[in-house]
Amino acid sequence: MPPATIRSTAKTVRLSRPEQVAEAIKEWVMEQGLHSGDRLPSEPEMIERFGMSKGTIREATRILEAQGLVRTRTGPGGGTFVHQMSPERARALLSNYFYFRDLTLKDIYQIRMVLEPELVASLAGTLSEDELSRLEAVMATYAHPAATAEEEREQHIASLRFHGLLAEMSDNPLMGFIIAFVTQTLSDLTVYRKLYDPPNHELWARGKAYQARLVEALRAGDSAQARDVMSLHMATAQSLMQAQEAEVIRRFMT
Amino acid sequence: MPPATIRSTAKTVRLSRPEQVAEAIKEWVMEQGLHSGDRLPSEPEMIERFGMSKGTIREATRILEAQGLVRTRTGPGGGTFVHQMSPERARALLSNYFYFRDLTLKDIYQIRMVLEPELVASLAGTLSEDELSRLEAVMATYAHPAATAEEEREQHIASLRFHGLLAEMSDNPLMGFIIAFVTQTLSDLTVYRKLYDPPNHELWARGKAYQARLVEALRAGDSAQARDVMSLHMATAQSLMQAQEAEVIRRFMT
DNA sequence: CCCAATTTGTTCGTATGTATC
DNA sequence: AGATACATACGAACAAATTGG
Repeated sequence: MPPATIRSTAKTVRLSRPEQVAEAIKEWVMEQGLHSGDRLPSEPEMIERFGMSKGTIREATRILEAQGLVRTRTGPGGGTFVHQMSPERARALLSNYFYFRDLTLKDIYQIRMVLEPELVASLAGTLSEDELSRLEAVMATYAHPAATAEEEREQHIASLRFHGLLAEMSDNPLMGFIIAFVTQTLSDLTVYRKLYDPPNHELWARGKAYQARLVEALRAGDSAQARDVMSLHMATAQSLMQAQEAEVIRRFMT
Repeated sequence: MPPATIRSTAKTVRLSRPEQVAEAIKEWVMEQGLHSGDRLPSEPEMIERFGMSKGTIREATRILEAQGLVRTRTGPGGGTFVHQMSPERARALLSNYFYFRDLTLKDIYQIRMVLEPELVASLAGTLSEDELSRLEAVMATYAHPAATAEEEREQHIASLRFHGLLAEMSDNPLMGFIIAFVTQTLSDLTVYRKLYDPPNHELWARGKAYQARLVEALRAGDSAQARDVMSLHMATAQSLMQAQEAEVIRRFMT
């Protein structure tokens, strides 16, 4: 029997047996058109079907589980089940990719600058009063200036949470995911590089004002206004964040 | 010993032991600041360090491998190594997320419409003659109208490959990844739904013309022109693709 | 070309944990 | 509470791949 291979972009890669089995199971699931919650064959059945040992089957299951495709439960009625990946898990898997590629504020804001105005333009007039008040509830958490550095950090994260919330409200799953991911990445970067540290009163005040005007435009269903306000919000946030970054670097150097 | 838990957004999740071990290894790698290519402890060392059986350690390794974080090699000098995930792998992992969330042409083009013009605007004047001719080489593969449905499909994919190539040339890794992913998703969708089937001469002719003008603008370093051409390209592509979609649905219904 | 050393890869038997009825 | 059905975990042995002599 020739070694199983898969044609990738350039060279042939030899797959280990658990990987082969995981691939085979994945294809089988797609062929069967199984949906989230559907049960896969039990371990003994898999062992028989693939002619592999328990250990190998288990490793294959771990692979699928790590990719967020299945979940396992013990006990009677338990087994391995097709699973719909959560957005959180998808974001976590993708951040692994960017772990070694260090993103800059410029990279992040180049995306935000064009995507977020588009998002709110399509959101205007479609949000329920409940959704709008959830946005306002987040804004309320940074209604007053922070007293401590700790609080400063929390407010910074909360103001990004505002954008993550907007992203979740999109009826475009692609748009929603991308913006939520970018927002989270920015949040992680801010915390990691302590970009909240020299408290930036201007960033706080202007951001708050823009967000208030934005919610107003969303409630009024004024799409053009929402887009414009978000554009201004992003532009000022970018320049203030980059100034902040320069300040942190300056303080680090001296 | 209490079961190990992790606080997530809502409820506590019980982690299996291999998952715990995988998490522990991941954290250890980050703490040590290991880079791509660095070697992790061998299986026997892991067994001792975590006090777990070989099978459990191996399952943990499979989890990290499935997430694209490590690779393993057999033989002397072999072992488990920190690995920098390839863009292809990252895209594959992310497509799993969108497998159950069916994206529409509208969703995809809403993103392309704003991101791709921004991409080419920042690319104008930065590309080498070599890169420009690689773009032209792709364009050459669909210089003549397709004769068969097979060829039609190949040309459709190649014209999306043109955009994937542009994405790879971005010096913004986030922008590059997102556009490459969206492009590939559109390519998969086109093939899966056979959107190339009733040959669309207008889509082919106009797309080709726009791409030629685009390369010209990129070579001239005319950023504004590149942005405008891409905007027009995206707008016409969207409307023609959606007409195509309607046609395919119509033919399917009758 | 083969052989030996090293390291991961695979198997099988057994025992344990866990959830359902 | 006890039986059942399922995944989970362990340990020892063996197999395969890779490197260097």
